[in-house]
Amino acid sequence: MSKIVTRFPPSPTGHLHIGGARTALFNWLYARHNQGTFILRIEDTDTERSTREMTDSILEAMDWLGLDWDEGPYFQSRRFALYQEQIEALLQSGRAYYCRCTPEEVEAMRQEARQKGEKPKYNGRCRDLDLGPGPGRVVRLKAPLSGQTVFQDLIKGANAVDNRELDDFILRRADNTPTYNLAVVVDDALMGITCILRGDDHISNTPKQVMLYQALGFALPDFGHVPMILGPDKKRLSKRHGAMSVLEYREQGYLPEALINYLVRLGWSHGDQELFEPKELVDKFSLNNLGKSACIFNLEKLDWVNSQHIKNKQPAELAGALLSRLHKKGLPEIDRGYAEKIVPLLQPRVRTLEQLAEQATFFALPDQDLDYDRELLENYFTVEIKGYLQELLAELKRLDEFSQSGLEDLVAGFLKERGIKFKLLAQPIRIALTGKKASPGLFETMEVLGRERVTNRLSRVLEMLDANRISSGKVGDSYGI
RNA sequence: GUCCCCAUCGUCUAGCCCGGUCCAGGACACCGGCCUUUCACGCCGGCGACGGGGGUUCAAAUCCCCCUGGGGACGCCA
Repeated sequence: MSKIVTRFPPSPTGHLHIGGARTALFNWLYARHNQGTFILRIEDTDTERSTREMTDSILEAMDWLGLDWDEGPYFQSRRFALYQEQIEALLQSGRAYYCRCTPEEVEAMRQEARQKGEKPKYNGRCRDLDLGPGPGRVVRLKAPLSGQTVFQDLIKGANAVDNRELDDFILRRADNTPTYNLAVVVDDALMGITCILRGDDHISNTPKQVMLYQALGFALPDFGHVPMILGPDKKRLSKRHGAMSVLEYREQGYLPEALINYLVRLGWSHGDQELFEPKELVDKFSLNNLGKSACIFNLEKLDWVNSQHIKNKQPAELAGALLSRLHKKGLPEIDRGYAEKIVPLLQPRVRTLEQLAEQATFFALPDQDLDYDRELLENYFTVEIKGYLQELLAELKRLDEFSQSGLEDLVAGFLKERGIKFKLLAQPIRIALTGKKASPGLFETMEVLGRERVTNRLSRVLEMLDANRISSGKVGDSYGI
């Protein structure tokens, strides 16, 4: 088998979105799995809408996803000479011709066809006029008028279109720039692309491209049209459906491997397996397991996949992300070692890195900045509990080994001596230490916080309660900052 | 409108190619329960689908046809 060459050809008219990322992923996987070559090509023939900014954004997204390319990025805008050459060749051989019809005239033809119940198309008025170049003139392909154009689709199987359905489409615009269909075919052929995997919204212009391959005398590559990703309303994925750009997912705290995992499972499967690491995908990927039907993007499932990948990470791998997100939230710096101890407590509890940062906030906040909700204090701290906490505080200060097991032992003894249940004290302690009703396990939280924070927070709450006489039913105006 | 593509739980899917092992399996979500110091995680259980109609066959989710439904394309965008 000859070497497989795939490509991903985004147009820099927008960010890399979910659908594009999946297409890129399939091409990348197919190339990697077969030890082939993966090429990145920027399709910027639409000089009006293409921007440098979007190119950079796309490259950044590819990079973040880990979809590395072997060649490129090539820019079509720098390859115009190549396209002109091929167009000239087509003109020479009589397979293309100049057309002087205006856009308005063509539009009228389309209207007419539509009214006759036919497919809207150019009617070939200039086809046999043998026109030469001139201002405002475009170049059209002299497409076959009868017969069928057929191709074998790697995913959907045989595909045939009656040539009467197609028209003499434009190869070169009036401003002399090549159109998409011409440029892709020339590039794919010249770059030696052996397999084109793309969204199935392209399936209906594949016959046009096949005609071009034939007119140009190039060998046909394999085509594979992957089903589209739809929004929850079954419409084409768009901004209405929330985040579109891959970079927005990064922003929201998704791991690149999780996004990849989720995306690949949209249309592809490997038995009942749900979770994959990128390396594993390269190994297991095959076109045979690709589905044919469109699928709907489901954020809940992505969240779950992300949570699973978060759980499987080494804490050290997540610490950096935690640090930078905390920093972005304007929280004071904490050291890396501390962050690495916080992470494992939160790993099973978060679905995104953003949630990781949110839930880590109480760890990072200086003791005196921890805010307490007035109602929590009112509801959870009775005089009795306050008393116990005073006593516990004293013991905590004296504890030799301030570790999870040391703490557990200490508290167990404390409870036993007084004949009370842990349930009585757990929530009050939790609230005092974290300011919240939900947190990781108390003993592990205490160990990570360390003696100083634990005792500070406890005494601060006790003082606040005293100052405001909350436990006796009288309350002050504010607690904490 | 015309052409093309597609069709298993709400969603992602296994099974379909090579008909019987499928009164259809897994996952997300949802609902119960267990675990438990809270919240999660985890574990156990539940709900839930072969779009409809015709064939072919002893037998169809699996093969064929029609219908319906959904999507896409019909650009001097890509």
